[in-house]
Amino acid sequence: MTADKPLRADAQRNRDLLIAKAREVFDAGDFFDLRFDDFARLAGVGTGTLYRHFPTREALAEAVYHGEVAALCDRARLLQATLPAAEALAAFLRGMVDHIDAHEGLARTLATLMADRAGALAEGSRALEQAVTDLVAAAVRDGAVRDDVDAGAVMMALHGISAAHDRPCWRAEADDVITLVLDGLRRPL
Amino acid sequence: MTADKPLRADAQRNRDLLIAKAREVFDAGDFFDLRFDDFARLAGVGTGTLYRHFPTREALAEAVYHGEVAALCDRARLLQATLPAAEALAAFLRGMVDHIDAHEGLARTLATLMADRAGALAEGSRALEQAVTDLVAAAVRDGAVRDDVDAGAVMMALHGISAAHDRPCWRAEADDVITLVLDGLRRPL
DNA sequence: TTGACAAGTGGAGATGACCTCCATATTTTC
DNA sequence: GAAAATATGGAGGTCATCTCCACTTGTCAA
Repeated sequence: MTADKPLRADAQRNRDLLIAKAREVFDAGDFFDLRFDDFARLAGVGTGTLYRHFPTREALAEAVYHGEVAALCDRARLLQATLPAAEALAAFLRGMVDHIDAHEGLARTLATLMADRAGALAEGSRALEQAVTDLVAAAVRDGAVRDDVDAGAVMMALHGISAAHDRPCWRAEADDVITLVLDGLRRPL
Repeated sequence: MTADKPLRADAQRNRDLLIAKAREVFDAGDFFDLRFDDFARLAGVGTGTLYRHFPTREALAEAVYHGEVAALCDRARLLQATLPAAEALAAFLRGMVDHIDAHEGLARTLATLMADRAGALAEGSRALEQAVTDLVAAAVRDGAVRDDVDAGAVMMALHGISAAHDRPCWRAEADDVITLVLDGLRRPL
């Protein structure tokens, strides 16, 4: 699956360039105002090149998403290594909200693009899911968190938070969801 | 906003017909394999008629969603009238999961179609939000639920549940989310 | 270096979905 | 029952998407 044949130097350069430009345009929230062909021109490549690297808008989104996930996973590992399990989990979830808040356009664009191909999202976020699962499992081992609730439920809640980015009081409600989840996790059976 | 001028009899009939057919196709999950023009033919009307009633796929989704919301709100009122507040809230949320589970294709299609125009979703689900807010408020009055968490957070969690309908263990995780929310809502000591 | 082959590029143009438009048909009104 | 108002349907224009291939660029062995 990750058996990517080594790309030729210029191809790799173009690919990176496209992803970088995509992240930029996503974050600005301008992606849907743009013809896909025009995005190619904006990135300085021909349409053929764009389509060879990313056959669809969704494929491009997936690549960007991959980068996001990798960064978040690094953060999860760092927290897990430096804090008690329960605090690490809480810090991670709170930080996730901060992150989404700071990149509203990106979050919104990714959510929109992956809405129909949610399978792709699940695919891309497998690593993130693993990170969350690890954080929860560690907290369970510490006895800080109940063991009868699947970590997948936390993923779902996060999903809801990032998918609902247009609600008027998004930030406050997102924080409340995290509060509910954390308090709900703490409560013994 | 709801100041709809009375539609001519045949127009009303066609409109209802389109919504009914849409619900059917949504639920079967076949909507995205269909050209919008072909959907018109499938429903037995011309493309012009389809476009006059519903200028976009999203507009059609919104109409279907409206019906769903109305049914759910009725259920909320019924529960609220017949059960203690906390139980009504729990029953409503659990029932919501049942409902989504029973209409997977519909939920998925609606979620996809409204992903970009989430504003429209918020618009259409105002009534649903009000119902949830009422249920929560009643439970707060009973002292069964904390008062420092906004009902919007519950909406967000529900949003996550319906948006994540492709997860392998969806049903179990959805139930867990509800558990977390309900337990989280009970006053922390 | 150089030649030769592999790999990648870009953009013109085919394709096909979306939506508009209006001559015709149906309801409603008086 | 005739005129006015309202709604219909589908032919065809428009425009974003994606394919295709003649050409350029990179790689590698000698």
